[in-house]
Amino acid sequence: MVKDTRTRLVETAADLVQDRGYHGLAVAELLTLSDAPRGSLYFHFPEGKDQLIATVTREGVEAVTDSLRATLSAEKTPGRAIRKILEAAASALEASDFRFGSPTAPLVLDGLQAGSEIAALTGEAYTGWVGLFDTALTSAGVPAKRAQSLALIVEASFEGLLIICRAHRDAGPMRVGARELEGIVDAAVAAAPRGRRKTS
Amino acid sequence: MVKDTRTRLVETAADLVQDRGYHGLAVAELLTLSDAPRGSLYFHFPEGKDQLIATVTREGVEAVTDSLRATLSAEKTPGRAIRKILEAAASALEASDFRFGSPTAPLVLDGLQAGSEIAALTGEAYTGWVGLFDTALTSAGVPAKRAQSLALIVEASFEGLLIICRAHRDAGPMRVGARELEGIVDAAVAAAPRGRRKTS
DNA sequence: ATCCTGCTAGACCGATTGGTATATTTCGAC
DNA sequence: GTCGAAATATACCAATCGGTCTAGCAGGAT
Repeated sequence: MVKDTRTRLVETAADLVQDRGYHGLAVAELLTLSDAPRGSLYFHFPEGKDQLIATVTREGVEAVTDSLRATLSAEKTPGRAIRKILEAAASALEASDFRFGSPTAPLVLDGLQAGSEIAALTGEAYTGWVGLFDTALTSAGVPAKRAQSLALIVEASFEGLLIICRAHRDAGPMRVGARELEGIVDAAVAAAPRGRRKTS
Repeated sequence: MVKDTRTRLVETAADLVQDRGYHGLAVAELLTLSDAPRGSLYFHFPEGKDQLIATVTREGVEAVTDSLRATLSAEKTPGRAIRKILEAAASALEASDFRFGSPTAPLVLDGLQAGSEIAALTGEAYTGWVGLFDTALTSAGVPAKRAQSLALIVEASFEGLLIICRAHRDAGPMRVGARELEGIVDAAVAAAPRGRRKTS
């Protein structure tokens, strides 16, 4: 059972973007890796590379969002959820020979035109992800202002740890960071005024 | 007074790498922006683009290291130093129209060959930077293990915040993160066993 | 003056870039 | 079976990629 051409294009493009970013994705190589003819790319994505990458980014961001949301609501405390999320990322890094990474970060660092669709998508992605952590922290009783800035640090650390682990080809830092963030978040929750915790 | 060609090449290349990474730096554009003839590039950097970028990265990493070290030793507490560092980055982001960034992160996310010189440089850079924060925290009395993981989170947050701010074209998150990290670090220092603080 | 060295200048190269054009195949509706 | 749309397959394109090559300039040493 072979997936259809469009799907193959999107999935290979997602891998390539994570690994190399916008400028590093060569259309010819994409076609080879996804075993798709040139004609099919421009049939499914008439506007070419940019449209393909925008689609890939949209889907990638959504997948991350779903995954974060699932783990945040499945775990008892935000600290534990965050640790689980980072530990899962550590495993994904190892399983992918350190090609796994954020769907957005490589694009942000590729100097795309500020107004472009892809650039807009990356901005929205971070707003959404920080928002998820924020909500989880607030629900656990952390005061609004602290929840906001702590959520930002969690997301930023996650993104930064992905880079550091890639640079070292070692998922160790991600696991260390997972524990540290869990501790920080647990402390913030513990310091929260009693009786303010909302049920999820 | 015009700087010499080699200097112009390195400085323009540094800007371009920060903004667009390895694949996004086009030699022809670099030559135009630095107003240098093609021959000069290959005279000063016989191995071409890779050698140029390796040089640029080495110098960029060193500059960051010096800057971090200076601020860490100039400020009274590590928390305050970290806040200052991030606030300076926030200003740099705004002053550069959000082209300012890490000299290494774009390269890590450009899928370079694992054994290449450039890849090695990025790994060493993170080891060095995390080490600086680690030393500062340890000197302030934070126990070794905690100092290590906290230093890692500080560096990762910094790198992540640079990305988030670029994505939003807004240095706000960097300033918010600066305050949050200061709080986290101050708390860790305050919790340190008394009498263990070393003088810098 | 001449020679050498450090550097500049730019023509030129094959390979690859993203994209277009058109012919052909596939496949469901009827 | 026949028709038409959906999709595939490739040949082709100008532009740009990073890199090579050689000719010449500038300026100090002798």
